[in-house]
Amino acid sequence: MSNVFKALSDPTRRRVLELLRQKSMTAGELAEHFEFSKPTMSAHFAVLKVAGLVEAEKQGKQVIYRLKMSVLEDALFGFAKTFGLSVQPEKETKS
Amino acid sequence: MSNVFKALSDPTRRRVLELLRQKSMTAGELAEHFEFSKPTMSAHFAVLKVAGLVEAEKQGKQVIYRLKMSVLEDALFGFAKTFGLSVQPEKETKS
DNA sequence: TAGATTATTAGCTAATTAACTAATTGTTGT
DNA sequence: ACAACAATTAGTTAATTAGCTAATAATCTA
Repeated sequence: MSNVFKALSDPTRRRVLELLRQKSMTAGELAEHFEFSKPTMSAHFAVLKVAGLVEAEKQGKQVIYRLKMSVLEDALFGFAKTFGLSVQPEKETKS
Repeated sequence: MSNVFKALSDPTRRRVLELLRQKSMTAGELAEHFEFSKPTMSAHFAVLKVAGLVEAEKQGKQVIYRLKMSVLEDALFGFAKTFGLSVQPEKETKS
């Protein structure tokens, strides 16, 4: 739980999660969206991985990162429940 | 937003919020629930205050802390929305 | 006014964080 | 085998964090 909130406490990492929500991406592809050095971004990815919020799959020389939505959901849910709040998938909006 | 998640990333502070959810309390009353020194607890309160999650009211020599539930709710909501999740007050359970 | 009480501030330490550059690892293509 | 590429690790730095004790501030009460 602490690891999840720690991970979410940095805006860069929150943005990474948002990007991954759109689609899974390689480390390099993700890094292109930011001005930080690649090693710095790699460290951010590691924090997200420790928190369980993303998973990494090596494909050739690249590493594909995927958002683990259920972990994010469960973490928010578990915390929110303590405060009498519920977290649920939003109702669909018409496209 | 970062300040809120930063505040929530520490288990002691999360516990403080839970306690305040039951009822508002003075700094000393809160501190009794923990083994840390009072200055350490005071620092935790300050972090929560900066995040806007609690408010402090001085009453005589004591300081009463109150949970600002709406701030917590809005922060979770704002974040969750980005990921297609909704946060709402839970349905009442029968007492 | 002096003492007791409540809480915070000051000042310290050890550990962690977020950033960088340089070096390394692992994989692909020639 | 070697060069190029993708990503991470190593090593450094400055800033922040979470804990402590001691000191201070503010308020009450005898």
